[in-house]
Amino acid sequence: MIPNVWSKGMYSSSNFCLEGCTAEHLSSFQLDPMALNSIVPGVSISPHKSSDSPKMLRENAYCSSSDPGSNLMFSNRMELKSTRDQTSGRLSTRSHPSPASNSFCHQNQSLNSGRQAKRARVENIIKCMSDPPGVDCSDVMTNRRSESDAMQENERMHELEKRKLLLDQSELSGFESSSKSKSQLMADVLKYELSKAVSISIDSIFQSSPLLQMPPKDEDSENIDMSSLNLHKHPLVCLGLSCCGNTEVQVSDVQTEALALVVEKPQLHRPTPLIIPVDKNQASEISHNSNQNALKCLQDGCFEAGRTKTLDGSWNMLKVRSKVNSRSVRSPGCHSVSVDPILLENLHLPQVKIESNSVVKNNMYMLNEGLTTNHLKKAKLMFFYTRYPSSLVLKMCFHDVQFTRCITSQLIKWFSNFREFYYIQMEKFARHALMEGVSDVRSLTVGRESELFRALNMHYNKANDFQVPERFLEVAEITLREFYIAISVGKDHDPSWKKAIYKVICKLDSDVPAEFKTQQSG
DNA sequence: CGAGCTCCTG
DNA sequence: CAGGAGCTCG
Repeated sequence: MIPNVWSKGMYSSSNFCLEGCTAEHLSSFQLDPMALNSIVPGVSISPHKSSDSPKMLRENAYCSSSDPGSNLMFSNRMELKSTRDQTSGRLSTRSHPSPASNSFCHQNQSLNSGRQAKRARVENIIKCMSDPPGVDCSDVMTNRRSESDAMQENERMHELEKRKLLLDQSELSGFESSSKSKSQLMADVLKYELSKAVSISIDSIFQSSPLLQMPPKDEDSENIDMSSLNLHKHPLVCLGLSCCGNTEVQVSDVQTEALALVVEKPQLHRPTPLIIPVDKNQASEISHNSNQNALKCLQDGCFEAGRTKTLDGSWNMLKVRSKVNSRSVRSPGCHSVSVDPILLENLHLPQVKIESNSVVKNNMYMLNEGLTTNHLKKAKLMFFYTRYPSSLVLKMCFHDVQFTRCITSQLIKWFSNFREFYYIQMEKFARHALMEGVSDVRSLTVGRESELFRALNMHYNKANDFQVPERFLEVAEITLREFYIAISVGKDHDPSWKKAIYKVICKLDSDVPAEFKTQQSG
């Protein structure tokens, strides 16, 4: 039977080796158990218990040093992912199986050889991080680490920890050591930070990936494609990737994304750094992971055109805002992240707040200058009354906006787009009615339950928090019938056949309610 | 000539 | 939804 690699102890870094494994097992990664305990809160390293159930024993076998190469079974999947990403070019780090690794694998055809190779590769990675540049990392791949080696590595880690403390203290006290020794000290500490970051990032990924926590149902789980886990979408993984300084970290054959992530600009005096992706879409996605309070804050700032406000609507606005501000309204050369500052406050991401602070200020300024998603939402609701608003009406309804030629044309463009969608829907449903064999134009009606109205309402009133005026239904019905008649008599052969319809519809505009003219919409 | 509109495209 | 081309109109 193929081992169940998704069972407990395999999908969490804290489990896959820390739980049920001894410190000796940990040493095979050259990570100091003590250091791990201090790095990963809540993770405890408990000694192997002989009283464990047979099941546990079997699972523990995967991280037992007596079974070389098997204690990082998850790296099997990681390899798949890593190889895949080589073609996509998504990652800066790549898999570079060493010659030593290849020859080793070819010499042994047994199952154990594969496991040993994987174990060796993992060991190699860790060693590459802790050893000085220039050391041939492939050496360790075929040599089983001895007990004394492991102990030496532990001592080395402790020594690095001391150096780090020393560095911290020297910085705090303003002590100026020689640049050479200090840089050497920093280099060592950086490497140490790398090894810490590995455990943190892996742990973070595995803990936050629900898919990974789903127990397998059968042996086929062995063949699960790692790409389906979307690890690259992990909030940590998708952040900026680059190696620290000039220290090129050779990471071979293992899930590399998380590793590369954490080595971005290591900061000696801070916890694991997080650099927010300065991409508007990603920002939105990250915001979506935030807590409800953040959304509540947005909600409170919403334009209240109807009777109610909904969470959904608020969120929608956030997502659209980046687009609204991204074009003509925005100052040239300004690349801001359109994330609500209040939202950022509620994200509890201190580093994120720091990174985007200036950007937020900039964005706030522009929100006051240009059109916001609230304006867009308001414009859409206005469309229920007027399809062809005059400039005067626009100025009255958007009096909180400084009207420039650019703003005016953007508002006009919005309504032009609204009309476009409106007429496209009308033509579509009119043709559909003809296809269905509708012969009497009077049977064409537009009610609130009709498909046509649902489509329109979804477009202009997505949150469905606005009571669409009855008049709009009437106008929609008239428009539908106009299209139906025109098409049925073959007017649609004329390239400008819609103009006559437009001429009719533009006369059916209503007055925009006073609330639209008095309400602040930004 | 500029404003406003439609149509097409991304 | 925005940009751009092309058109109409005052």
